Amino acid sequence: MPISVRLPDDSVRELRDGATGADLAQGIGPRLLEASLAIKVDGHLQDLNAPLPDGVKVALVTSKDPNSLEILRHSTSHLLAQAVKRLFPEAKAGIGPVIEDGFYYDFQVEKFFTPEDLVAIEDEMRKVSQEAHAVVREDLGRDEAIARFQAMGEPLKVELVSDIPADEKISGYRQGDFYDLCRGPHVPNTNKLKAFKLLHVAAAYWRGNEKNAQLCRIYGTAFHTQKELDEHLRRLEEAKARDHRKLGKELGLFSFHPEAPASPFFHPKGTIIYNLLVDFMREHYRVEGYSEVITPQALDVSMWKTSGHYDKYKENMYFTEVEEREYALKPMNCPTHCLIFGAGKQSYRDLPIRYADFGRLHRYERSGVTQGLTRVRTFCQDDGHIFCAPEQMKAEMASFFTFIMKIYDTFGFEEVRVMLSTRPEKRIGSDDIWDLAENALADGLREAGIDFKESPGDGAFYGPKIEFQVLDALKRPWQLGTLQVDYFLPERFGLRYTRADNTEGTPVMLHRAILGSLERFMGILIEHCAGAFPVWLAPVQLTVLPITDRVQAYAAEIRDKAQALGLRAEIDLRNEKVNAKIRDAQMQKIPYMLVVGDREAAEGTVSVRHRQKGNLGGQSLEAFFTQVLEEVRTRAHDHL
RNA sequence: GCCAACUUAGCUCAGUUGGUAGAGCAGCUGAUUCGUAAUCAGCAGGUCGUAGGUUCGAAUCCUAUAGUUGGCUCCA
Repeated sequence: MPISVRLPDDSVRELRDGATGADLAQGIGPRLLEASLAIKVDGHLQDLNAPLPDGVKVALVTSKDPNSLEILRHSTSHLLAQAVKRLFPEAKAGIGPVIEDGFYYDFQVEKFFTPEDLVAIEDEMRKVSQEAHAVVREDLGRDEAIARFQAMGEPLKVELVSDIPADEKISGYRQGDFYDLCRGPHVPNTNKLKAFKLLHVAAAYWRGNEKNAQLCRIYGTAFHTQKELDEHLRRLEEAKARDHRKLGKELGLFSFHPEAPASPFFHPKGTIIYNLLVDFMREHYRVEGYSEVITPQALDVSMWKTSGHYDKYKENMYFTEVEEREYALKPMNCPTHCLIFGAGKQSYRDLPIRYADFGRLHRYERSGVTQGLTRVRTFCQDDGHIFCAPEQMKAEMASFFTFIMKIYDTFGFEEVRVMLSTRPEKRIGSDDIWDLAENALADGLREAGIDFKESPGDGAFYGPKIEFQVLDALKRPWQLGTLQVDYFLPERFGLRYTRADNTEGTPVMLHRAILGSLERFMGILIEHCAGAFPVWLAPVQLTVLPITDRVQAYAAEIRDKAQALGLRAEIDLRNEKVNAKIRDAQMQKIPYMLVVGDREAAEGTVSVRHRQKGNLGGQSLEAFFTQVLEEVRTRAHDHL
């Protein structure tokens, strides 16, 4: 009995019974067969060599299909495992999934792989690829699979298979001397795998559990063509060049010292940016109806017991003792804001009350988790807490959404992803209140027409949270802002307000931040703009470059005028050629360089050079200043 | 916290099997006065992360410790 399948163009093809995707591709043309990696059957990916059922819709998957890269990478991870088993037969294979931008494979080994091992493994992978092994699916019963992996000396695989219900079929793949547990699908032959690279080794806990043994993980990536691979490696280099730790040092923004691990020291230039960010937020707070407050750094532990931090957050806090009283440095501002709210009698007429706080926070982070400015032990949030009546919550959420988007837009973060993180295991309060809080956030998002994904179990101990992620110039996601609903803290601190009918109510507390932490935000911003800050944030906005000593006085006059206008201006009086001065200014990413020589001095003009646009030619001082001041006023950002 | 790697001049990095440190840039001094990404010359600069140990002798080998990096686990 022949079978028939329907192609994407709705044409129908007759095939012999038992025909595979490969047969189909061959029938259409040998070039298509060559280009095909898998096949979609009624929308589901399948191996090219699997028999096709009758009457299905099929689509051959070539490198043009977005799913094909995943298949390619998955197959490459098997190729990696095969090569490792050849060179290191004693290595026990763990798992080898596809991840964003590549894949990894975990191995249990006596001695961790070295970079030299990686080179050898990669060479072996190339060999296996050239040997052109067919990749063949071999399904087994569960017990059969356990027996096989036991015989192969793969205890980790045995463990994985043992967790699968006894009656389930186990799918696996064979390529030459290598067999692996896998759902598939895979490319039909190892010779399809040509453009790959192993990137680095790292440790990873078996099954992601800290209590388990650590395996040696090899990270790699693969692409359809060498050209795409090279392009990807180039992007990695580009990301490295933008690393905020590197740029922070080169641009003189901040430094780190062993005296205070994971705690940034902001130098004058970094402090300028830091303060400008705070000013920027303050300016919006005035419009949005926030009142700034200042609260203490060290507070009695009794307060942290009331707030629940002592129970649920203790391992992240710093403690100190004075006069036999125990204090903790604040890891968050919220309890202090509750104390301020509770200090007076509040009426419904006063609500919502919005407190903003740029207080310094300290959180003890385990030594291995800190990273540059993005994960530090002391930082400052653009923190705010809104106390409102339950019926005001929706409106507060809606106006916060507009607020946050406006801020992100200023920095050129055009794409924003939103996550809803729900109740974690470690939490305070009853489940019905959590239901209430989670629903409030989800409804708020839906009403605002904001798409979001759920992230179960990732909420704060006192409430669920909405997290706002932005994509930077290299399309990397970063978490910045947050909005959290909290019914518990107001309750625990006994906060009340008087309603219009003279009864008492408990306010709802919204925790919110937009930049997240100033430290992390600065780190992300540095990487986003590659250190070339928008003019309003640039620590030095312009530098005057006199060509000869004869025009030093004129150059100084320009610098003084710029400073009088409130611009951050410098002058380069070094005995250097103008080329050298330009080079240094470029490396410092100073937005504007004003080259002045005898000609400019005579005409009373400046020759303007922009760090990205290059030489803009002569301009009158007035025209130049007007334009730069406008750029600063509007907080313009470069479209990169 | 765990695993691995790294730590040499202000910065970026050399330093071969252990034989008492080297370059470029930056800095200082001098010469040069120059039109859009590095002018030339000279000088100065380091108890090789820290503390122990092995050795006739340690930047190099061993141990401990601190910090950083890549991951894991956690997280703004």
